[in-house]
Amino acid sequence: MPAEQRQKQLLGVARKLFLKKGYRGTTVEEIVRKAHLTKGAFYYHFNSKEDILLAIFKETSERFYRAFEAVSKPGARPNDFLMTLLSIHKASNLAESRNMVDIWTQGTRIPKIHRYLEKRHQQGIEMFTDCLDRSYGRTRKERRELAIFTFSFYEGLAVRKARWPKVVDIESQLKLFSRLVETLRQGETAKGKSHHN
Amino acid sequence: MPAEQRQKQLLGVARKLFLKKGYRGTTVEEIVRKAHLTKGAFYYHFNSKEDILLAIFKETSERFYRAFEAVSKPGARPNDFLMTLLSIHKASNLAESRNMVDIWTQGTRIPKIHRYLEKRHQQGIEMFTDCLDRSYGRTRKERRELAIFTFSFYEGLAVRKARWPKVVDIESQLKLFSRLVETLRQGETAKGKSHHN
DNA sequence: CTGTTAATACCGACCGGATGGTATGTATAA
DNA sequence: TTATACATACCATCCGGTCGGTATTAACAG
Repeated sequence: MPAEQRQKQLLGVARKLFLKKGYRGTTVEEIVRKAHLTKGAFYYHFNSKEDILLAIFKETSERFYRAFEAVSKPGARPNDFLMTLLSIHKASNLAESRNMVDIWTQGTRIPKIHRYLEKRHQQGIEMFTDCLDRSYGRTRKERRELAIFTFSFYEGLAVRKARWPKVVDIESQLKLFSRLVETLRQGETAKGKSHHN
Repeated sequence: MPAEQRQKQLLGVARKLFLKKGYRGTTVEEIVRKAHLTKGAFYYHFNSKEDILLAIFKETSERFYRAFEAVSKPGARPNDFLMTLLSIHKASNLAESRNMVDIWTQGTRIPKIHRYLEKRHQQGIEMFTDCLDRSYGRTRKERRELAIFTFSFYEGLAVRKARWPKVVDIESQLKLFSRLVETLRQGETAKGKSHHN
């Protein structure tokens, strides 16, 4: 009944429906029906359908960002970031959703949301780059390239897993990624073996 | 005026519009307007809007598949496949389109299209795996994992490039990918240096 | 304690524009 | 005359958003 609580409830319901049926595939009518309310209530709490989408994006994006901050300690490894991305991905119920990408696309079509996400994305990359252990690349440019590589791979893995769940095995892919990336390390051959685990 | 020609024309127009504005963002009315026709004509040549989407998918998918066949020679390298994927991607005008993923998602929602694409996707992976040079992995399982890795990275790269064009530099990412993957090769250290370029 | 006012939270009928699809008619060519 | 390749008008439905109204509660005045 209090506004804040209702908004959270509606956010939760909308989020579930969007993930299940996509943004356009979900009607405002459905959202309020599932929340045992009516459209009047919805438009009392939100200005538009896009508005609630933005709210959902901010929520999720913030979750990613905070988790990212937690891993961002000096000497971090690409694998740490990738695993963080994947764990948040899973915890946010994005994992089972084939519509995740659809919602993302819808989001980036809306200027306000697009700007917000771009900013967050940039911050993520820079944070990643700055914390990455020096042994993964001599120059900052090299390490930044590796950051983007990791992000790209995460995204591709997520998209592919959502689309063909049976084909992709996340665990194996993670191992392969780790194995490949670890070969980048220089001057760590001596102490390297005792370095991970 | 002849049916076959008209269908190709409509396919071309629809394809452009879908890439520009997304599937749902494009109306049948727009398609026929741009082709200087009317809806009557459209529904004479196609059964539905989904029908023309399926046709477009088959067209594109076939292009990918044939290009893949061309690269699939024994001893192939992951980089060859990745470059092929990216070149077709570009040649099919997917590169500039932020809606590519949207269309894909829309496509996989339609059972008929989903089945078709899944089959093609599987074939691609198996073909890739079978041709991959033995030095990239001892067991077939290992090489298959690498194939999926390559596919995933391609997809992630494409998605990311479409979304944040300024951030992602395809060339650098390709180089990094190549460098990483080449470290997998075993027993090629002696003659390895003269092997690529 | 009572009456008035006002803000909050919500209902439900309705609007209006968009849009996929259809039905009917028609010009042209074989 | 018959099939092809369209045009035109129209339908049915969906859906985001609006708007007038209302129940509830709280604050405050008399």
